[in-house]
Amino acid sequence: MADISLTLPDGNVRSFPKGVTPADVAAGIATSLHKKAVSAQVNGQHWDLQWPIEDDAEIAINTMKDEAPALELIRHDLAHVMARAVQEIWPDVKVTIGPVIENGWYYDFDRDAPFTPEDLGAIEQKMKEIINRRDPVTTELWERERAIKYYKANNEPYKVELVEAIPGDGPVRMYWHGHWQDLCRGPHLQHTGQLPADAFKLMSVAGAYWRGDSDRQMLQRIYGVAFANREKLKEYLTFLEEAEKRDHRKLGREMDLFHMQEEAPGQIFWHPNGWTIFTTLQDYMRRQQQKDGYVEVNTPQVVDRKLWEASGHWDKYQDHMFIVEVDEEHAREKSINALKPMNCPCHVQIFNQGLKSYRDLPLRMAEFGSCNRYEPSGALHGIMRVRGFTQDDAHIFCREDQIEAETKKFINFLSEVYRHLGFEKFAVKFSDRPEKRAGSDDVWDKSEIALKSATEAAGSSFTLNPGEGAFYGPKLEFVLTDAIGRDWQCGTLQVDFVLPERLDATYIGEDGAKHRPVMLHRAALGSFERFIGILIEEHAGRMPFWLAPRQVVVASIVSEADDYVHEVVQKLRAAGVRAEADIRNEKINYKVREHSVGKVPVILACGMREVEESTVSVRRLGEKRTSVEALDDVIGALAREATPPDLL
RNA sequence: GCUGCUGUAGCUCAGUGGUAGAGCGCACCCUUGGUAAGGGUGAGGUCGGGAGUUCAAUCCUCCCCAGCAGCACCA
Repeated sequence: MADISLTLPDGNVRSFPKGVTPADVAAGIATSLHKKAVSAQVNGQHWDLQWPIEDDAEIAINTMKDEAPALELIRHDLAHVMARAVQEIWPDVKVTIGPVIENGWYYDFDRDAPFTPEDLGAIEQKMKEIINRRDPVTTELWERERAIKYYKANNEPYKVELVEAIPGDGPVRMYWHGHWQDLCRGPHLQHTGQLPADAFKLMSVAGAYWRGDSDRQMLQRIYGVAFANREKLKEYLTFLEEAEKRDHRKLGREMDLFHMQEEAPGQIFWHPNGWTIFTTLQDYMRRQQQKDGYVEVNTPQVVDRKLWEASGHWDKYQDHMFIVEVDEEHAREKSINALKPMNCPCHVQIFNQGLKSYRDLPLRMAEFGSCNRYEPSGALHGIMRVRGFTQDDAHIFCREDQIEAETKKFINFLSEVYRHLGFEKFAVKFSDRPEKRAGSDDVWDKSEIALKSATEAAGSSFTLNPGEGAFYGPKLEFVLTDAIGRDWQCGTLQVDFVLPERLDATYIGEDGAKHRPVMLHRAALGSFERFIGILIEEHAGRMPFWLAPRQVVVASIVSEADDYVHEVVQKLRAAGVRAEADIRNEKINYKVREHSVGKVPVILACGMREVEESTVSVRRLGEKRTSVEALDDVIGALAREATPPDLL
């Protein structure tokens, strides 16, 4: 048999028989390495120690010290071990899939009775037992007919379906952890004893649809987290605890920003503090847009269904619209309207008034559009996903050859806004044509290429989000994460050749003929509600000074200082600082604590010393240190700090 | 919408088949205190809503509503 040459990480080239496994290679280097080995990189590909190597390659043996592959293996093997534990305890449970995810894994099971928290404890115990058995992991390639027959015999219908769904007709890979079998791409560890029995934890169980399809069987998904060692796991659990304190729903209550109640699910009662953030942010956005050449408009809340039918939204989204029926006595028929779920069709109506010239393009039409959508109950989440919200929406009507420049302009616009608000980094995703869509494939080709190349030209890197575009066009999504790492789409830019057609938008070109404009849908924040939720969690309630609802509390230490406190508050307000007096009959300790909990950035304390010297004692949120400074200096400094970043 | 869990005072939570309790907050009184909780007194709840079982339901059963986690959805 011919030999192959394997290049080791140190550059040495060694010759091995064709079909050698990394396990053999490791054993050839050192027994200790073989023992410690968990997997290999073969030409950069993550490779099971048991898989044969058929050609010349570069090879490196992974041990637990190689963090990325090690974590991948730990989590993946734990998924198998968990499924095995479940079937050892409840042999009737059917297994499905169990992939690795961020921080851990999940596995979906079909079982009639729900898993209880006690069950999770039992499963965890069983997993530890299995790990201690140090069962070998073995693998074989099987012809798919054999695999299907095997799974049918074992009454595992989901596995049968999975095998049948694997493209091609080549063999499928089978794995065994001891006697327990699973269909799996691999790679896996050498034996279960390589798993850290003290560095994983089963977190929760929840429903999940088989194959992600809401028309199919609901399975039970058990989530687990796992790390390289116990300390890392502990760190992660501590992080989760800390993140819980940053939850915008909790902080919204503690900072008295807003509340929600049963009578208006998915809608927000903004309190004075929260509304201050909202309007401050809105004022800021208005200035930014004005600077970037937008015009601002406002459009109706209740609009006849005819318009939504024309735009195509009625067809696709009527179940998610708030319907308003008006039954007038003298009307020939009942009029059916919908609360505006989005602004685009209304903006086209404004565009369509009068004749537009090519000289009017690009026309950037903005609206702080109040929208209502009847979102499914399970989708609601604090103020991040609501039924009543306000978009910082705009539609740019332009020619095809202006798409690139407008895309660049918007990406720059959004980047500056995000930077001002404390987000230096954000993820960009490119979503292309969905299965259900309007418009011909030609138009989609054109839109996708236009948006993609414009984004690349703007120097933005993005990840692909296949099939996730809007029904009328591809979209760019700007994604931020909340305290516990959940992703939220905030900004967006969408290219649309479809709506202008459906709603018959035209402009007169240089040639004197009518042309279709392209419509770019865009939002930087997305919705004020969601963005404020993200802002709260990002800053853990400690908003940038210019956005803080109560920027300064002036607190008296003794009541003889009350008049002075009022004077200081008045001067701060005159200088444009949001200040409040606290002259309650309470100790300064008490006041400091209360306003610290309320995340007020600056507390100015005044006793008789300050009154006599025209000073204030300045205390910053989170600092123990205080400093006594001249009142006029403090007012000047705070006034500067209160200035929004675009006005500095 | 689906699966599971939860719903008791403004908040955090205890509790019981015989019409409810704590701490914080709130009100009033005392206290004028120098940077994260001074003391006292008091008010405050149809135990998410409806129906059923029972002599009796906040507690058991069913339906509904809302919230939480995940899934699906997100124009």
